[in-house]
Amino acid sequence: MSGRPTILDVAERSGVSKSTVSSVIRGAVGVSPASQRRVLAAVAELGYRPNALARQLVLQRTSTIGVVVGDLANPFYGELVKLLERHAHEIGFTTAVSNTDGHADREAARIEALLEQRVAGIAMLQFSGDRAALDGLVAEGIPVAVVSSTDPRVDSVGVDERRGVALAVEHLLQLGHERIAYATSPLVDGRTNRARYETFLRAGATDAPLDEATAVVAANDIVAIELIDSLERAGRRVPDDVSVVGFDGIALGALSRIGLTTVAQPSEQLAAHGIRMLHERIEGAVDEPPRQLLLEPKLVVRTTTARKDR
Amino acid sequence: MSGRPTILDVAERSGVSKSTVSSVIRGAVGVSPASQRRVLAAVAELGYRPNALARQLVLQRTSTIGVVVGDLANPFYGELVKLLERHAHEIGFTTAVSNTDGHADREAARIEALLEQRVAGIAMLQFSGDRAALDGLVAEGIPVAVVSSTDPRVDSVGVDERRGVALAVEHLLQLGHERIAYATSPLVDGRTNRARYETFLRAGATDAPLDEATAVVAANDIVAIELIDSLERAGRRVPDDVSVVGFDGIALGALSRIGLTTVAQPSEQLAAHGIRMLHERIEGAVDEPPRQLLLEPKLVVRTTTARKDR
DNA sequence: ATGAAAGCGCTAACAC
DNA sequence: GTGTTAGCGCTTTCAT
Repeated sequence: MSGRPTILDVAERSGVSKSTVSSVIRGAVGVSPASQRRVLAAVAELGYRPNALARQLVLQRTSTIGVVVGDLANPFYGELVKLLERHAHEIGFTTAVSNTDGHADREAARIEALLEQRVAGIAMLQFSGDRAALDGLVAEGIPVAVVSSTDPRVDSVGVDERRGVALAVEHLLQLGHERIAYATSPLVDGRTNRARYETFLRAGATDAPLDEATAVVAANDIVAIELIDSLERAGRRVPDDVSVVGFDGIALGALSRIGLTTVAQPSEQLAAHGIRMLHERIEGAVDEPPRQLLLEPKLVVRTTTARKDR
Repeated sequence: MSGRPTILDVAERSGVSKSTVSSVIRGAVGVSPASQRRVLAAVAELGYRPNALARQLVLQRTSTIGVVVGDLANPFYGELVKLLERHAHEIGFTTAVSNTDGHADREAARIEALLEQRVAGIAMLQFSGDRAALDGLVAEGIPVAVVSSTDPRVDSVGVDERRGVALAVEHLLQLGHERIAYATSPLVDGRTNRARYETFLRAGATDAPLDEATAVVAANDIVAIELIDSLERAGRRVPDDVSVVGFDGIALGALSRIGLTTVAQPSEQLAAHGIRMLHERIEGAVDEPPRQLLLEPKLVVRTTTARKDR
């Protein structure tokens, strides 16, 4: 026995066959207490650790979930991934994380790698510009769950975008703002962006160029915070000269120095439902068409928004 | 052929043996252009995708790197993990991320799971209180690299803690501060914390209780930012009444509203060296005792520190 | 209750 | 240059 001990080493050591060892390790029934004891002893003595690779190869299914995220450095996604990992671990799954930086080619490469690893399913948090990648996954029947965004082709759990943007616009309208701008960045998921922008227009906002606006709705908190920074560096005060509302609800936004008014997403629930849905698909427990879960966003009013010309 | 096509299906389809197929897929030399062409055609037609599980089982080594992090929601680590994933992907490795929230039991459970998956190596970014886990890994000969911290038992790349803290304390001393406090949180790696605190004392700081201090050195930027927040909510102004310096250099600290004076770590280099060292161990390219790489931290002076009693 | 044997998809000698 | 074969470590019938 060179290298790590295998199930065969345990079998020899305990004087039973490897199938018996396999049974006790898997906790199968129908093993005499005597062999059970001896096997367990041998496992401990040898420091045996089951080889998940071999197990998954014969079982034809792995216990790893792929997580595809656009920008892990954005604390909203950092936290979301952290929560996803926690929930995945709870049901016995390992998490393979891929960061795409919003590039379609990287996204494709990462997904291909995950597929070669035969991940049991994939949680997509942000997409690159084109969503072609999803078609491939759907065509191959890979369980996929979109988390914190939505897509009709697969299970998804997100916040009601329209409701969220409407909340932001209404808030601004009530404060007397008329010229409102929409600010985004390349790192924001394409579809999410489009949905938010459309609703932005429908909600009654009169789309204004950034330099003429008295208020702006940002695609996410990071964009909002950076916008405030550049606005202020350019001499425009927030919220006195211009109001800003973000989207996501990152923890840092609550700092009194930032005081970001924002539309908050319930990350914990997003993660919990995302993993649950994915798990159900993986287990084949549900056979329905794609399920869309829309959670309620919440407007958190702080100090980056104020009445116009106060 | 039910389910995904295997190397055998490709072999049949192209009229060669599976070893030939294996050769062209691995890009081995000594395959006639003719078979090469036919195999490639079959691969495309069948939509064949190599099974990494099978490959890794026979090769006795995987191409996945485990990343153990304390708090992925902390943007410093979010970014670091993102960079590690990028570098790992560049050398053909997949990344399995585990978040421990600083709990020793979770850390142990995550590491155990990674080991069952037979990860090729592990990058540890933060430790729980006890560092017992590392001993196990070292004993088993698992390649490990500690990133953004240090540990004499394994390869590690971090910033010179003493130098960093000294930089912070000197800065404060020069500004006329005498009563300086050290602030930390449970999420900060134990050893890191200890090292920083010791140096803090040696650097000439007269350790003062938080409510008597005119300046404070925080264990990391998040602690610093939250501290500033609670200080200001309690009516103490920063930097007028109390100066604060952080550690890490997260992007958000540069916002003019925060303007955090901090000791910055070079994340990109940390990630690059971390993966490189780990890779070298995995490949068995280096057989030396643990290597300790100490990078230079950089004091970034912004607006949370000021002369005492100005 | 337990063991023997086949095989998951692949690589790597080793023959031809 | 190409095919045959023997495993990698495990699960799972199927006998006994």
